[in-house]
Amino acid sequence: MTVARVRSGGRPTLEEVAARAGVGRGTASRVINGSPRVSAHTREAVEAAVAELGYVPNRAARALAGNRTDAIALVVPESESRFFAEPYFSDIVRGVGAALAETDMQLLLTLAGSDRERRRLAQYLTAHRVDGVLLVSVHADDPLPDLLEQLGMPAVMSGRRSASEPLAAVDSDNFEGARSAVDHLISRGRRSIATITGHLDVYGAQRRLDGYRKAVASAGLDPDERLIAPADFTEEGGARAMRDLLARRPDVDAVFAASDVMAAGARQVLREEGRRIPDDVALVGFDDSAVARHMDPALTSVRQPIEEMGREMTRVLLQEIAGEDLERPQIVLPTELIVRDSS
Amino acid sequence: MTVARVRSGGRPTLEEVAARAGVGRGTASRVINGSPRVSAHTREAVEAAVAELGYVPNRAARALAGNRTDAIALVVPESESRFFAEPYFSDIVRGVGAALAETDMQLLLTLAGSDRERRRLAQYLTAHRVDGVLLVSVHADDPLPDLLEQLGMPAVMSGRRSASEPLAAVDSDNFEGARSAVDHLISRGRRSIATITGHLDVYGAQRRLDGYRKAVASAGLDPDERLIAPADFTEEGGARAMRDLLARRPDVDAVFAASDVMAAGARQVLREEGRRIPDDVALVGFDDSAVARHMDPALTSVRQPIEEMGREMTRVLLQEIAGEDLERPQIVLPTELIVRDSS
DNA sequence: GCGTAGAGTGGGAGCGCTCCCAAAAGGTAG
DNA sequence: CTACCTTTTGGGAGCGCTCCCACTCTACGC
Repeated sequence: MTVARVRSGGRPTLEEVAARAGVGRGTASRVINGSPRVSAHTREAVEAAVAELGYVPNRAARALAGNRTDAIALVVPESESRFFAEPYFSDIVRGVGAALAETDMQLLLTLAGSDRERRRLAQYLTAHRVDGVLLVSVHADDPLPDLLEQLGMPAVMSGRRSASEPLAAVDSDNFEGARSAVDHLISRGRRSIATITGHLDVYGAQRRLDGYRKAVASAGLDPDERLIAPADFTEEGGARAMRDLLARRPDVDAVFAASDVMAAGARQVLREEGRRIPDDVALVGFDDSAVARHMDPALTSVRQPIEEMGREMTRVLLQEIAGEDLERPQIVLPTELIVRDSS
Repeated sequence: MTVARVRSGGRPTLEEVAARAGVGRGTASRVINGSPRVSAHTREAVEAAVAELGYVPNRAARALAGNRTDAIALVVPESESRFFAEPYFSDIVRGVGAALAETDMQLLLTLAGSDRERRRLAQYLTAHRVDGVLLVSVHADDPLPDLLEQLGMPAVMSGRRSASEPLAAVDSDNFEGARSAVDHLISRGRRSIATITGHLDVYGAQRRLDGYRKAVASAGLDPDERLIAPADFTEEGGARAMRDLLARRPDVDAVFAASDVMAAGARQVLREEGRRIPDDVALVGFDDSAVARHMDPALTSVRQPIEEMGREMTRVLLQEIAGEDLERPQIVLPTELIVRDSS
């Protein structure tokens, strides 16, 4: 892997490569950057010199001269523990990494939780330290998307804040995911199907509720509002919601929770109340996280294609950076229902 | 053409800041970089100009001129799913981010799983694209640590490969963690305590086994080798090991698994065999992951201070970059036993 | 009063690249 | 063979910063 090279001074420069190939600096640069305006003969000579010297372009010099950085930032709201929970973060990163592997773009990780960090972030972007931005888990009142739009900075977000975004967005199909989960419960013969929702100012949570409603309506079931319990994506919230549901509608025979963690909370309450899962009450979650796989009984859950979302976001961002203007694509990726013992 | 540039758009430069403050470029630079050789009066003038113009230094120019990048790389072996599993990855990142928040260092995320990527990585490092490297989850036969040592690149690893490393390393106290877990089982009156180990060519796994042995010996218990079942950190491996244990020593009344995931596999088998947890067999895991919290019964587990490890690694790396030579500190952070229902 | 040591300051000389213009080389038609 | 295009090529001019040398200006000693 490492060629022992006796060089007088540090890393070779473009100038040295050019000299070795017997061409000018400009020509060498053209070859390195794949310009077509170079004769085949010259190209070969330069490529040989590059190989012999083990030349690697200096990023800083390139960035300074070319006014670009060959780097994108992944902005992570560290305050939001939900995002950091398995499997979201690692899967997104994996997808982004996969999409970036083909290019020589660098991935900058930016934790922007506190105000202080958001201020720093704004500076980063303004100072053009990156060519593009990947925004994940954006809050409804997050100013960042608009700021980026204003600055004309290429950016893609995952998880929309509303139906119409100023930025390109990649999301999973929350509506269909929820609907498929409830359809599944219906096909199992359940009739009194409740749902535990997430914060409804999160667009995805709203869409999951919409999907639930749609499935219930399509099946001609009773659309009782008492079967809808709002919660906040936490385990405690899920437990509380489950208690409310049991109090209001003791005949409930199935629950669709908008996250696995809330389902875990619900399961706890159901068990305390002596309801068997799935015999008395069937339970379905959302996310297909480790929690679902290791719950007892194993939890049926809606899987989101997180890694693919990361890949897709990156793909769109790279296109935007390349200047292929695709006026804010809003991409929606399909979910998959993973059926386990709880339903 | 020597006409002073009148820049209407774009970011302000140092030159412009200097002009505005009525000083030379060199002096302005000194203020920006906190040099003490500037009079208070001048400093104030420059700082005012910086504030008025909203000046942010250009990283590329700084890197090019100063021969440093103000960036460190976090090298992640993406192939190893164990690392990507919760909570390791996100917690490390959180810790690193926290330590970096004080500085204006950037964090570069590098997925180096495949050979192709490792080659690229070597180039990155050789081309001095970063000032330092954070290495996590290093394999026993990983060449990277030695390569970095050779190149004289500041680097810190988490999780050692052996007792003596060429690089600074930060690790959790696997030995004491394991010992405390087994001590706990002993204090609960267990006498036939088995262990399910991870791959023993992983240093941490070996240390956990050592801790187990030490605790067993200290308590004067029977050090039966049949109570030691080697596995591989996977759920299936844990299940297989548990089956072996039950076959060899049906009287086993406690199991210390070297990871929560393996404990989950063991739990499955115990349940199948009709052994109650913790009544018949007490179970303890390692990692304190989501799996542990959501297992039924909730799993007693050894918590590693992952986030703190990330913070500590970064702290050490920054010192190394700053040139404070602390000859390869080997830092070991304490673990904590989280007692739950399974023991 | 003259010298001398700092402290404080200005700006030239790059860092290694891309951009772009002008010159050289090669082709073609008349 | 000449005029005129069309590639192909070389290299100057920066990009915005840090480093460092030389210079100015003070304060102090004798």
